[in-house]
Amino acid sequence: MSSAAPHETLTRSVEDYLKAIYHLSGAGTPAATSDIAHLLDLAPASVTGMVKRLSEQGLLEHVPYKGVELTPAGRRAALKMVRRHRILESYLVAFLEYTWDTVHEEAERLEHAVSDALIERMALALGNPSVDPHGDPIPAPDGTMVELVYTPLSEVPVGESVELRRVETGQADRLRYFAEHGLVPGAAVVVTGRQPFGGPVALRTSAGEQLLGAELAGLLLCARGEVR
Amino acid sequence: MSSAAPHETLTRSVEDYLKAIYHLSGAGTPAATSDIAHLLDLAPASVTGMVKRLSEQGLLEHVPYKGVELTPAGRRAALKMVRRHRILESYLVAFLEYTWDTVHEEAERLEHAVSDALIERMALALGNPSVDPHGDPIPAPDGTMVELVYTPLSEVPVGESVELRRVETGQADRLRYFAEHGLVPGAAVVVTGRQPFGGPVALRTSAGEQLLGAELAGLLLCARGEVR
DNA sequence: AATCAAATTTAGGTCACCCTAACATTGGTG
DNA sequence: CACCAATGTTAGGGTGACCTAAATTTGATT
Repeated sequence: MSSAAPHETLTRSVEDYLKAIYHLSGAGTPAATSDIAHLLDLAPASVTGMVKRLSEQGLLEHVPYKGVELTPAGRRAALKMVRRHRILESYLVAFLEYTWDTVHEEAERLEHAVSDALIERMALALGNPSVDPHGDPIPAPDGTMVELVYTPLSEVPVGESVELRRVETGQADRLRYFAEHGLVPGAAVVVTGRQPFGGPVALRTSAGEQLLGAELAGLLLCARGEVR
Repeated sequence: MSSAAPHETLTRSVEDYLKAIYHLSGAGTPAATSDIAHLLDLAPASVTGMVKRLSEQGLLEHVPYKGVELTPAGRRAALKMVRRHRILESYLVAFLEYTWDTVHEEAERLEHAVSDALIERMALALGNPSVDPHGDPIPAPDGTMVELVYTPLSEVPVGESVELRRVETGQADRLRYFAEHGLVPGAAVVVTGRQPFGGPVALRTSAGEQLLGAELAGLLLCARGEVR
């Protein structure tokens, strides 16, 4: 048999765990108990317990003391939540006056309550977008997702022109700062200088010249080469 | 002191109980345990337990073996849920291709997840409507609600012209039937005949002539006199 | 006025999910 | 290579919300 029972509806908590593990475990790197606990604001012991139950349900693979990874079933469920979240964010920004720094919280709650049908109607109203307002890719209904490889602005060579494609943070204060300085997906950016050893990056956008700390620059993912 | 702690967030269950009790207890008539249980699809014993806790919290007034009524705090919370539900239904119908027979379920889940801010944005996008697609009045953000008194179509005298204002059922099959026969809020209806002893009502709308059983006719609330 | 069925409440149990405190494992360091 | 801090797990509780089964109360009816 393939895995657990096919269509038990998942609880809110389980959905959150799966999403967290999805975000924390990249390619072969399992998610750590403490990282999951930190992300979900829970005690590590609680995570261990839940992880055990979800392993038994076939949603994830747990090697004690090593970490957790999603099974195919778990990944499918997680991607569904990611799709919901990103469609919701897109919809709220496009139609209900949300800004990209305020939308996360609302989507975080709604993603557990919406039906598949509603998500698809929102997606349709948006023209089936492939990325959300932060530039994060939106999984298709079937769970496939095209994730392009971008270069952090902190690593773009001086003198190069790039297009900002994705902003990799959920922190509202940073997002607000970026938006105020014209650093949103689609923006054209020229790197005009950089200080060594993790120093600031100097850049020019249509909004003018500015300096950006290395940490922030690392959050801005850019398309190089011929802007396709 | 007035009542319980001011702003403990209510759980989904509690919100459902308050809404149920709101709908079941009209003017001085308390809601019965078994009716609440039936509406929420729970065992009566479970209702007794929850009702006890909510009484202690000051959200409702419970006279054992007699029934339950909302306190002002409870009514405020219930009306907030009613507003959410009806704004959501209105929004989904207006902007996301829902029909009035399919929208209830979706709103039922979303009403627990949306923020006040989102509801107000939806209300704004709708032009702050005072009734939902079924003609049910929408409470204002401050909890006030104007409930007009209408006449059931089953009691409109033969020969009279009325305007259909409100359809009082949540059952999808009936709603679909009504919609197919042009019986939606705003429709002009002429009562052309009626059989005695709970017999059917004959009526004419822009969609033509039709017969309607007394039960269904009782669900259609109409404005008589000069259509204001 | 005694009885009885329906409605309600109490008693005792389960499940999901969280917690703290105590114990176990792991993988560097001195 | 033995030790230790960090990390993870087990043990034991607690809460919210539900259940079934066994009282209890009510009020309508003989």
